[in-house]
Amino acid sequence: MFIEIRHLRTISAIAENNTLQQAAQQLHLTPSALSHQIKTIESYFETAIFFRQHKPLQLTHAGQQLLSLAQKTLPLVEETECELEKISAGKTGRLFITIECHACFEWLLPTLETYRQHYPDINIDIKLGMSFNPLPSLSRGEIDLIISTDPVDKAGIEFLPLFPYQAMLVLHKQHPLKNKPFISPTDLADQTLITYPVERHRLDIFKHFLEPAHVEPAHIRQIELTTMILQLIAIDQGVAALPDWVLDTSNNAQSLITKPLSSQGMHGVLHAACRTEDIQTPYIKAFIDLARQFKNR
Amino acid sequence: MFIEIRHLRTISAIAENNTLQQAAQQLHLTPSALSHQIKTIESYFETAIFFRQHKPLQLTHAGQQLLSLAQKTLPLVEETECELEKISAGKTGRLFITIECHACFEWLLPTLETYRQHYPDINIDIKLGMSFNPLPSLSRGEIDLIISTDPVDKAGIEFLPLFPYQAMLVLHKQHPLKNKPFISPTDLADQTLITYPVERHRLDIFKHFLEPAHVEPAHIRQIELTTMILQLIAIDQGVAALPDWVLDTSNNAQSLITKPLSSQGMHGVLHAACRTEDIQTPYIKAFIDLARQFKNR
DNA sequence: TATAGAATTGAATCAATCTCATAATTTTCA
DNA sequence: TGAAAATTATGAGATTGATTCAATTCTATA
Repeated sequence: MFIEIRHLRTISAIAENNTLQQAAQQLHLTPSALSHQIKTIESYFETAIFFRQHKPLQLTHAGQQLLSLAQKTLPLVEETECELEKISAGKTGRLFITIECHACFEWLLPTLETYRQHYPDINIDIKLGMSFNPLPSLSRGEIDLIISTDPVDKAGIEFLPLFPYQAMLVLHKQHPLKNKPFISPTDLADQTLITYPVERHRLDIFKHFLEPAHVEPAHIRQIELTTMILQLIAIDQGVAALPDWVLDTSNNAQSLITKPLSSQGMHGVLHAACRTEDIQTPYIKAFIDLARQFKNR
Repeated sequence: MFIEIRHLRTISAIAENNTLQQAAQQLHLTPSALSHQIKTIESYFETAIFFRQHKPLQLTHAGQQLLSLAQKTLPLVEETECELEKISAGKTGRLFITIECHACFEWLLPTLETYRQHYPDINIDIKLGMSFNPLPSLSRGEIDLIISTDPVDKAGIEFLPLFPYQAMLVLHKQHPLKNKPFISPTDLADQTLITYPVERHRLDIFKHFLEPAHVEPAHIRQIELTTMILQLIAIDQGVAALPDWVLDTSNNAQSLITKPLSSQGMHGVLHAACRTEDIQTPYIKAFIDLARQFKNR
């Protein structure tokens, strides 16, 4: 490979302007520089690029090949450079988000809808991250953001708090437990518990509530969709532990009530994890800011 | 424009090899050189191209844009460079020929047929050059060869003799002039003369034969195609002055005879004109050599 | 945590590209 | 056709830019 973009620009400019002088002006170079450039290519390939002894500099067949290459290549290069500048300015980019809990869809989707209006050129994708450890993917650049409930200390990764939440037991408004001020583990021993279809140790209700008390619910139903879970509760087919934000966006709210889990309640803070270098990236920052506003809309 | 082909090669090599070391080896450079290159781009566009903190170097979104550009561009560049090398080696090229007389088709087409077998990658085109002066076009590089009967002295242009020819009057074998040893201008005063449809001063029969003697033929018919002219003569509808090679390739030869024009005959030498720098170009040379063999096949 | 492998950095070297001045063309106009 | 003007080519020097080397920092693996 000998030809460089620079050469193509030169050939293109000469072909456009017909004289070295004007071409040089366009490229902010001296005619001499262009002459040298052409000569370099010509002596490298041992073939003429221009017919010299004539006023309007004419391309030889070889020159036309180069011009044709320039015409195909230069626009692509220009396009890419524009794209890079956009990326650099934070106007465009990629936002691949991994969420670690199904319930996050409930606030994430409406948030992204707003986000898209402000950043239409960002390439957004959402992955569910239950079955793999998303942190290495984040470092490797395969994804750009993880929505997570437990911050981890890892070099190059930043966990930014989004908003606090409380895990609540959702039940039908006529449910026998309706008058309890809060739910104890034993209250669930004779209940049907509806959960997302993931491993137990990934569910806080088991890990931090039932298992410490050695309580097992009477039945477990696994349901993928949050709305479906709420529908089932609305017809009193079971109870479920869900973050409080889910109820904020639900249509079934009128037939449902929520109760804190334990006397103190199960509290947490939702975090977004991103690469340290991305904290300042405008479109990442903007997403995080928007997410933080979710609770106080 | 900042990006150069060199950069694209580097990015492409790194993406292929996953480590700077191997990429550097492939490019016959040191890892340091590549690192510097990447850094230069990154600081120019103020955006990262690779995620560093990880073993297999991963492209950022910006890096992927550049890789995509490389994948589109590099093959094109490579292709063009191959093409240039071919042009330089004389394996491929352009041979745009302008002929100044219709009759030249009769030897040119069979010659080109042979030529094409030896030089299949040469882009051949034939133009008729009656209506314009082809010499400036030759200098300008619009055409590459002129077939001409009268050499001109012009800087940068070379006239190479191909073969001698004689202009003959072609007539039906039972024609009243059949027994004359040669034709005089006055012999044509009561004849129908068939010519190509071009201006009189471009026809030797007028310029060098009839006009000096102030003779005008009884009728003139203008016919474009040589075979058509011969057909007409074969049914005794007129006579025509044609170069001797035409009869060599004609099917109507058995019913036609030819007579010299004037006692000495009208002799000429067919020439090929090309740019001085092209004389040594293999595929041009080869064409001229082949043309020279036409008469002694 | 130590170590090996890999990437980065800065300084020095080397190579290239450009500019300037001048020469050689070519074009234009008388 | 010849002379002046404009354009292009050339060569040397200067400048810029790219590469290497050596040292350092970093990452990954045992």
